[in-house]
Amino acid sequence: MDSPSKLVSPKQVARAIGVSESSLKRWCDRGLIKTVRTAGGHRKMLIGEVLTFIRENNHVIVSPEVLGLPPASRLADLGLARGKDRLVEALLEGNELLSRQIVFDLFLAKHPLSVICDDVIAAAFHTIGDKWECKEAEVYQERRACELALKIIFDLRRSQRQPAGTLLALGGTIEGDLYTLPTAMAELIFRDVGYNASSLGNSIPFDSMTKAIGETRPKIFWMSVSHIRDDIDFVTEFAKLSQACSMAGAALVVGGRALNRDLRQKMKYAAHCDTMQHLESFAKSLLGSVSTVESVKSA
Amino acid sequence: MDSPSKLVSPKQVARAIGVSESSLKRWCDRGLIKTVRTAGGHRKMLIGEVLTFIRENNHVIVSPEVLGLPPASRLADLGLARGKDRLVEALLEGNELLSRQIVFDLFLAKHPLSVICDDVIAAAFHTIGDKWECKEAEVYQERRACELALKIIFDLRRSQRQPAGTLLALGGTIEGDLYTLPTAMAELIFRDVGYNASSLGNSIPFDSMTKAIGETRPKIFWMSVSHIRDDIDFVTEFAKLSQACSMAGAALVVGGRALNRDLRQKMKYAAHCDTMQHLESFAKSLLGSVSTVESVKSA
DNA sequence: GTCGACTCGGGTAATTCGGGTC
DNA sequence: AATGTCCGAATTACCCGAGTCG
Repeated sequence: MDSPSKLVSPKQVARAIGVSESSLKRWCDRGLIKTVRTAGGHRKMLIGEVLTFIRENNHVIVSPEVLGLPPASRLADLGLARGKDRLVEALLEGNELLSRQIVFDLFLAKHPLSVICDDVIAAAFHTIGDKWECKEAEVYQERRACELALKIIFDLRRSQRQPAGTLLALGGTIEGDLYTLPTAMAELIFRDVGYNASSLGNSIPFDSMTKAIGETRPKIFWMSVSHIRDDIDFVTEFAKLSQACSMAGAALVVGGRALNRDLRQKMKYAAHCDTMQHLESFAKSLLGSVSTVESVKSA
Repeated sequence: MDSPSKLVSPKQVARAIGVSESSLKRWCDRGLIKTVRTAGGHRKMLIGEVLTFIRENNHVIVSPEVLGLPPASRLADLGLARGKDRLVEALLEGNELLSRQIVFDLFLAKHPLSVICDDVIAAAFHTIGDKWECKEAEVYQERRACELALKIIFDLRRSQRQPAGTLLALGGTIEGDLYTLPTAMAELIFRDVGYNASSLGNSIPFDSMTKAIGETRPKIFWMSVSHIRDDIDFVTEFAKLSQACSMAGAALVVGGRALNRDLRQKMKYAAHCDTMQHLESFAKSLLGSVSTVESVKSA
């Protein structure tokens, strides 16, 4: 019923953003929203395309439910800092609907995904972590918050346009590292930039990462490191992975709070990113250089 | 197996491109798709013709795998078994779109979610586990498959109606247990039955579970146990949790492959479920007894 | 021959088209 | 220039009894 690549009709979209049907049809005809036609000439739109349009044109979603989206609060953009505070509260009390609303409101207010990831979601979890240390939050609250955040990130992912490019990005966390959010966010960011990104998930042994790189030949391989079992093992294993990446022509990008300066000095990689905004910049820069190569090729 | 001269039915094609069956029949009758007729007058189309039509009309293939299915997936269990095999293949190669569509197709074919969870998703992971033991599958393939499955389960969850009831169900896995799928599926099943279920996620310490039960007062608490660090500790901690549940009036339901007979004899709980179908039955039975109470109240 | 699932054909209600006008 | 409203014609979705398929 609600399959991810669902097609929506002009009426649905018009109702969702509160404009007349004919305006929407005109926008379609002007190419502002990518549309497909049925054999009988009826317009159909992909949800991801519609959301991109809505965001780019500062529209407000009045009736999100017709698009299968969470109900928006329809309030003005509260700002990132305030959004983060409200998100902390919503996550701690396990309020899924509210959490999703907060994030989606910011998303529709044209804040870049990378900024939302850094300044809202990641920031919220820093605060939750602090509260946990001060015994103001329970473990189950933090874990439940992770579950909720993951669901929201996947929802954001759903509302992106389908990756058309053939540029593959792959990544995950090493064995023993169970932090799901960073790699889920990384996947989101890469997709936003235009990569066909797919996360391998958590706790991938180094040698299996190498196999993955050899078998899928990505342009980028990301690695989120929030926890390291043994520093020495890590460095030697990492060196092998780094080698494999350069052999396969994959750019290796690393991040995560476990990578301190000492450790980084012993590692060889294409980029180190502290935030999703860094990651986005890096991904874009690489995209630029590749696409120029491509255009030269096709010329 | 996927020869271009294979014949498909109107229903299959309609589903594949996401339009109604009658629209498709009209297009056939207008000559937009070349069709042949059986002796009894039933329309049949060549896959090649269908693909040409789709391309010429800029249609989006919503469910491509339908065109790869045998013309007759008549028997329900045959469909499920075949679905599982196809899902294994799709998951192993990391094909997200195809995996999702296989599951959604079964869902749209009105198979109960519990059956899809047991006989398709869980079964697929058993097969993948076997392949991994035989060195036919890599670790990263298994991990990536988990990521994909989780996304699909969340997608199914999205297409459920919002839980209206106030009946709370809560659950998760114990510390050290990192299997995300069982608890995600449990949440899905409880929601399907009508509970307001929310998963706490993985690796929740026993005492935090107890806190969660005390603070949220669920009617049901589920616990998926796929991995146990220490049997003795587990039994003693579990006893405390069980006590807390009965104090709070929560039904404790357990499951997971780590719970062997010996262990279960030392545990006290409301129900032990091997499958999601068991879980569903249990949830329904409890719902029945509760709802009669509710209806008496409201009367 | 039975049986369940599927399909046919036709009818109806709802939606969408394109265009014209405000 | 852009939007909202109205219109007849065309298209689509949903429904159902009878017939077909395997």
